[in-house]
Amino acid sequence: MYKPTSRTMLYEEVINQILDLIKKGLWKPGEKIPTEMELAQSFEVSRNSMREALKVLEHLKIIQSKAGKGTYLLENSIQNIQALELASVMREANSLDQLMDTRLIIEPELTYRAAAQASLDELNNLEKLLKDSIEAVATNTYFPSLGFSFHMEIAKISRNTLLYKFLESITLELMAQRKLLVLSHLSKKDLLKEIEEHRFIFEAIKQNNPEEAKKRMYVHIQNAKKFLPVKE
Amino acid sequence: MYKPTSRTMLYEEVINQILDLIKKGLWKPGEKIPTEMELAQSFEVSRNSMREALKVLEHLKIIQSKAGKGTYLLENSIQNIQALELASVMREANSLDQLMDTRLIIEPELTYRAAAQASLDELNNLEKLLKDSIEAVATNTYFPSLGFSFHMEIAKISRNTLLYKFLESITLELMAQRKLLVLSHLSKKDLLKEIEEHRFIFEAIKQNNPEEAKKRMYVHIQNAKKFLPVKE
DNA sequence: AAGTATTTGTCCGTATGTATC
DNA sequence: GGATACATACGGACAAATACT
Repeated sequence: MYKPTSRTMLYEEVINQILDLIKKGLWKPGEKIPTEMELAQSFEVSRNSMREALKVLEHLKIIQSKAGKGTYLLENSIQNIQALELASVMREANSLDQLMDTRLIIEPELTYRAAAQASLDELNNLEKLLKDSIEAVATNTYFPSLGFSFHMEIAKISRNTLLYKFLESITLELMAQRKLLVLSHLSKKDLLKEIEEHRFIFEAIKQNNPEEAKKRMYVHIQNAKKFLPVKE
Repeated sequence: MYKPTSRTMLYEEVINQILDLIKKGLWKPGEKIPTEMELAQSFEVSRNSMREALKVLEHLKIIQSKAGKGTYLLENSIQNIQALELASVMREANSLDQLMDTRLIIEPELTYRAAAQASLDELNNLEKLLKDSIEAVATNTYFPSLGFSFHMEIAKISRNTLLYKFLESITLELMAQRKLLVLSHLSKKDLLKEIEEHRFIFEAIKQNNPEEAKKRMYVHIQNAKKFLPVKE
């Protein structure tokens, strides 16, 4: 027999109940909600515990408290609850499969846009990253984040900050999971092949050829998938 | 002269400082951090304010407190900080332009996958949504979220939960902004045209034609962009 | 204009439960 | 079991900001 990890703490309970109230529409955006004392009484907790819950919701931009006035639901509380749930999905250990499939959908398109609009400065940055990678492999100081930074630089050039941030989250998650993977000890030969593919993509971007750049990125990510553990 | 919007509250200050400590690597994942009392003293705040900050970080899955033991940084605190920043980017009023461009990148691919793997049940659900829309237009009870639900249903069929949630966030943001837009008072003729495009997409999915379904979704979103206010 | 009530911000003290040795 | 360290939770108090009269 084992304990259920410990009973949920009071403030977490309160948070969930309040989120439910908002999602069910009983409390509406912009409205004033009861005072700390009233809430504490109806939830049957102390004012301190109530405040812990309220401060969490305030930090999440769902409510806002003002001294002397009271506490109000923010106008976009619903969207912020949604953003919260997105972060939570992002947190839940995603399957490698789904993470890579998502990259396969996003990155080729970002590469297309990058190739269409890269400035000279941006091209130089990309090229420098390439050179750094080659040098790092030669001196055995290569580490995975170097490869990722090439991908992120392309995403940056695409100038879609939303997808940039989204891809950044995916990348970090992959790097965290990568520790356990074959990927971490690729042979020098495999690394060079990967970098060669990077150069191939870079060339298409440099030549202002979006269609070709997009295709090459697609193939590149497909190839990377081969190094992942097989599904059973 | 004006007030600086009100001085930042203590617990927010503390949160930011702690996040910095983690990002700078002074506190490492898995490590134990000082006790509430010690922290309160070094940040020069009361234990209550300290707890408010800690509870926020705990809810964000960055730290975890255990009675009798102490407070620890979670192993994946870094990724969770990242997920947090994603939520924050999502929250910041995104330009319509970027939101729609992101849909243009994601949705055609999701539609491709939906067409490739939709079950009979899933097809029936989609068809029902279509019929509901047509009826709603006929009886003048159509509202924008009906149109969005068709798109979300397709995303669901794609079975990429990560992109599904991401798209859901985008959709909510768009609906929030839509209130101010021309879109809200489309003519009946325009609405019927939109629904006709939905049917067109649906047919391709039903016929198991991923390439065609993808193309039609792309065109559909492109058309929707025409109703947006022009950039200056 | 002044004073009072309301509400959040902040702090303190204390009792209880839980884990460690 | 007993002692210690720590988080959990409660209640009381006063300050600061705002609203009301």
